[in-house]
Amino acid sequence: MRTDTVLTDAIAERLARLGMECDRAEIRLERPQRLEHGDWSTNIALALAKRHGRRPRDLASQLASALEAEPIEYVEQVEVAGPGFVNFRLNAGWLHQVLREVVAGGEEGYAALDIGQGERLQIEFVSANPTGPMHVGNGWFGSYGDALARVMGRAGWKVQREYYVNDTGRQMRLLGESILARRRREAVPDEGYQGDYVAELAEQYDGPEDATEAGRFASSIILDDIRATLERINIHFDEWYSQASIEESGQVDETIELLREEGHVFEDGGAVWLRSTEFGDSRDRVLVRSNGEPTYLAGDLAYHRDKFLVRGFDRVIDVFGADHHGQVASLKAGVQALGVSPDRLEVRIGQLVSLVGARMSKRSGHYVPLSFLIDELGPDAARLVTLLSSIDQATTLDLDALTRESMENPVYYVQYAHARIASIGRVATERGIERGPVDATDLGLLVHPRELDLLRALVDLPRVVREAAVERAPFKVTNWARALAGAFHGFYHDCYVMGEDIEPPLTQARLWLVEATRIGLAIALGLLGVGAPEEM
RNA sequence: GCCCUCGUAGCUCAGUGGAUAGAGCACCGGCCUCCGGAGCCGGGUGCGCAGGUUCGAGUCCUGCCGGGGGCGCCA
Repeated sequence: MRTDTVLTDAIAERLARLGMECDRAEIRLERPQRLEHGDWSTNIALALAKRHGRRPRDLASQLASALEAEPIEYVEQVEVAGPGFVNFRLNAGWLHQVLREVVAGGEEGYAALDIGQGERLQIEFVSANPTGPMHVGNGWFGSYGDALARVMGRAGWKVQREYYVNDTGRQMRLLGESILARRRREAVPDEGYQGDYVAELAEQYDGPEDATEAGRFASSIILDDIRATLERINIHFDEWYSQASIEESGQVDETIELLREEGHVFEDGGAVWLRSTEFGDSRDRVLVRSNGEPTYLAGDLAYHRDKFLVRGFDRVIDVFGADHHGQVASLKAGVQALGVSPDRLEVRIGQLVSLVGARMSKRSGHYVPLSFLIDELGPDAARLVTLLSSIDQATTLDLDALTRESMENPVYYVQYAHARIASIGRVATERGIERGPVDATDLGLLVHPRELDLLRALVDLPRVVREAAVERAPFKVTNWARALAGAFHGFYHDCYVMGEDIEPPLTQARLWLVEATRIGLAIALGLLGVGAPEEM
């Protein structure tokens, strides 16, 4: 049984015996930031003090004595600290047990959770219009969405990655017109696309003087480029879902009809409106313009109806940039009007990324292409730039600093730890040292502070995966990986695995510690979608 | 004007009501006879401002100041 579960049981039992029964969920066990606060800590005495009209420290002392009265597995000392925390100090045995768990679980099984319970989850991200190459911002949300998909998958969701291809409507026509204008050696239309790639596409296009035709031609080439660029940073979509296919299949009309039947639609000024205010939107929205053309929202609702009611996803996460947050309320309202519970649709709004000296607008022609960033930093570092921080916070990328410091990117620090481990394996092979079975290994020899630090880091991975999944925050995995790598580098420096003064049994124990670390690093790097190299 | 979001160290960011607010970068010192120095060890007067809630606030509430975004029969 997990140590924190054992402790929670013990706390609940002692509290009940002291006449202060409480919900097990109220008992929160944490790993304190500071080692001097013990290996595990609970604030339950602080939480219960008021309810029972007691002073927190008194209650904590009473609980601590009750806990110390009978031995608990691995617990060496229980103490009251600060305003009323109860801290547990454990012997190294629990950490050795953790090492066995890591090794037993392996790359596949350790920190693989089932909190998603097999729920079918679709994550839609990037979905940039195929009207120009990927820019840094697309890569930003792409890395986030892909890492989130990996994390959710490990936490027990059945995940599908989707890219919504906006291959119809006004943008397509504008792209086509821009191509045609360039071919005629004329200026592109006011709101058209200016980049050099438009000229290149115009060179290649030898079809008829038809904007839709030219737009379709261009977008399919652009889409190939988008796909190739994303694959460079290890992003692969399961589905590229075409907006045109939704329109052509008649689903937009069907969706509007459905809404009409449910009485959520009215007509005004020749247009068809969705009564979205009834579902919390700040105003009603047009579905069909007075000229008979459906709006983007109508298509988007048909698309989401397809996700939930046709394809049957239990949950959908849309990753949008902050510049699209204005459409969230009407989308959620519409989905609700279609009879889908709104909490099944989750929209993650990522704050925009700004680059020092360059604004990233696709039409300006001054955006920074994602492929440029990948060329400069390499795929792993380019990908990890995103995964260093929450997307809830607007970030500024200093492109000069990034390229100047690319070797300082934390990804190398983590990968270097992995490469060092591989190197230990190579040296062991050269020296004819084999790792015996873990059950025949005396893990009790692992007592050096560096060794215990490493194990303490490994304990946290299941919790980190859970938090990263629940909070939709894959960057937490990055932070953990850095911490684990840090602990490993310290261990590597102070604790030789093989050497003249290292007794064979200690070598064995350390080889297993190294293997457990390798597993942890491989899991984390896999979740982040960056490589776990054997050499660098 | 209204709505959303964010202000934490020189810079980029962690910190989802708890203990002495932490990392990386940059800067200044140390450390290679042995598994890879892309490493290790040491060096810190910082939560935008003002109220409030709470035993306890960087975290929750209100107002103000500042940055970003959104408010179309555009997508």
